[in-house]
Amino acid sequence: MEPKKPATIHQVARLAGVSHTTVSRYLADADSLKPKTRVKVEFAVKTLDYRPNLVARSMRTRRTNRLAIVLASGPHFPGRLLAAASETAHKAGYQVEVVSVEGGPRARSARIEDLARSGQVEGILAISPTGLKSKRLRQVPIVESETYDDKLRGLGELADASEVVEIVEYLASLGHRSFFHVAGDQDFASARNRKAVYLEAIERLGLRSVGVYDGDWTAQSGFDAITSLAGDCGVTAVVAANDVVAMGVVRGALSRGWSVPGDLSVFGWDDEVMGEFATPSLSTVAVDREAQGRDAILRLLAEIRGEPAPEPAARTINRLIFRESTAPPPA
Amino acid sequence: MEPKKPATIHQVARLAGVSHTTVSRYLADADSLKPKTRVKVEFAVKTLDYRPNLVARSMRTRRTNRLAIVLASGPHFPGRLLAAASETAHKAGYQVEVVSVEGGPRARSARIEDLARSGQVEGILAISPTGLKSKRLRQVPIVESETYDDKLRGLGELADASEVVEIVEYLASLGHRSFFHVAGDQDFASARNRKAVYLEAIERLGLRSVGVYDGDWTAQSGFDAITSLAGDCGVTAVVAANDVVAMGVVRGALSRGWSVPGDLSVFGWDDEVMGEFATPSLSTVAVDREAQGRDAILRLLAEIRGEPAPEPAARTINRLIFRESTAPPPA
DNA sequence: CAATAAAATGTGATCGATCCACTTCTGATC
DNA sequence: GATCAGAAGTGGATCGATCACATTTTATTG
Repeated sequence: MEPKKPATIHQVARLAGVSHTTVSRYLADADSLKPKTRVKVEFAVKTLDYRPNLVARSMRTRRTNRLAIVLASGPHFPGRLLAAASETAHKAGYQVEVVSVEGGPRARSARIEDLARSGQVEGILAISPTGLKSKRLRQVPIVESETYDDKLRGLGELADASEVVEIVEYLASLGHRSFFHVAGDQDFASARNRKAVYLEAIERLGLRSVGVYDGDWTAQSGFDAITSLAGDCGVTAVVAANDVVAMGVVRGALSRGWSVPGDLSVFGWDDEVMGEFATPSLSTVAVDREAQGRDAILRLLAEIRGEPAPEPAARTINRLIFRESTAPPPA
Repeated sequence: MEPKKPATIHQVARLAGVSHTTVSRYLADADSLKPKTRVKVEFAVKTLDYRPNLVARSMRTRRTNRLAIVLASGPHFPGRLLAAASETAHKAGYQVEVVSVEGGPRARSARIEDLARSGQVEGILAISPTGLKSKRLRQVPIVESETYDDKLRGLGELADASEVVEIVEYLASLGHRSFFHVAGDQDFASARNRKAVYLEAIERLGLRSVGVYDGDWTAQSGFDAITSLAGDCGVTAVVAANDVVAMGVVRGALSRGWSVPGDLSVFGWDDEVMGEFATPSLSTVAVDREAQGRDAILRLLAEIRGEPAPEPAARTINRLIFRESTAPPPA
């Protein structure tokens, strides 16, 4: 085992019998070299196991090749999205710094601002509300994964909640007339949108909403929501903010003696594995988190390069999945 | 909006009327300055909103202040652990690069090796099996979160599975005699350990195991495991690798007409929220993932500094939680 | 108050790459 | 063989910090 220091560009140049500039050129664009020189340099690079010192490079070029992904610590950790985002970034030659931020919106936007100022990252992807108005701070572009997609598609703010309409329509087609919505944390655009679309759909279809419960994405909030309802409110269908909440709703319903889906239908969101195997299995919306992560990063990279926003490669299709937790209302 | 370039140490020095070295000293240890100079420098730093260029610093000091956390893409994303780890690292002045690796053990260890050689990170935390023998590569310490804890405590390899004994004992105390284990992916030490401890406990307590199913941490594997059993095998208690698997086991049992816990008791692991609200709610093992993440990083930092391994601050206590999915066996 | 040690500050080299402005070499073309 | 373009070399500046060492200022002491 040899602790020997990594080779520098000069050592490579010496071994190859060329100047360090040529090696630098080789690094930038190997094809610009004469074949004979290229072979020499290649050989030297291999022999010395040379790897350019990225720190030195960054110093000179003022490019760090690093992105930051900011996420809020909270009940749902966006693992799939994060993994896909990080992989996409790596493929594009970027490294990914993950920053998990505790605390409220204030702390979050302060941390993001700090990150932008640090000069350490070329772009920031926020998987959580940022509380920032501008999408660029000190030259550093910021993409908020939650909201960009809709604006991009030109579908307006509410696009990502459009499935709520399908859910309500589906439930109505089963015969449901009295609905209830357990919303997610209203700091999140997605939660606000779903709530708005829910109300709008109910209104438009001439249905009845017994109310909206402002939850926080937790199962407990789902449980509390359903158990707080009056016994005679007549609700037969619940649109939950996500599967975890839906699970709480189901449990709460059972605890008051309501069967699911016999007395109450429950619709979730996210297609979580445990929801699929739960009893009753949850009707839900399958979301392509990987595509979201990929697209968010691609969008950020475009932003960095000053290119126009790319069309999402795989247009995210949120598919409704119908399972045991939804059925016609009781007669 | 001014795109103006960030201030350098020289500009600060000039404004403060001192040399750049003095400013550098101020950065390193403000107290080593004469109060009067310190005030001058302080003022200049504030006025120019100066932030040291970390790239330049790294270049000179040859320290990057960066750690890498490697995780395998797979069915369970270690979100809580990752968040806690990343936060702990930040508090210690380190930045965290998250690398999510696709592919098998081979690809994984290759990627880790690459990372170590890159000189970009000072240490690596692997939240997944590495397939590496040495715990140090090219001077870069590597901590495998999965296994270090046990060795550290001097409790042997199997410590993290010790709760399996408690589970089996508890189930036995309820009257169970015929057990079944659905194991996790055997690439993981934790899965191997739980399996080994399960077998050992069954043996020692004079109980009967109708078999072990080598699963892969997924709900489907739990479902398959239980539905693949012979109808007359007589099993009454299942120890599942984790809650997701347990969920699959429960569902599979119901699908064959076995009630849980009436005919079959099922024990999970991880205390996932959805398991708490499922019907039946899952008996499980509450694991302090945050503490694991923290401890792993602290251990890595000690390794980097060449200090002895720290005693885990909050000794991880894995607490058994008894819920509806376990009960005495049928009479 | 001069001598001297200690503390504070300044000077210039250094890390390893890229970039720049030239000059020199090579080989194809007319 | 003169011309010319592209490839390669030369030598050094540059990025913005830290650090080893030299020098100045301050405090201490007889």
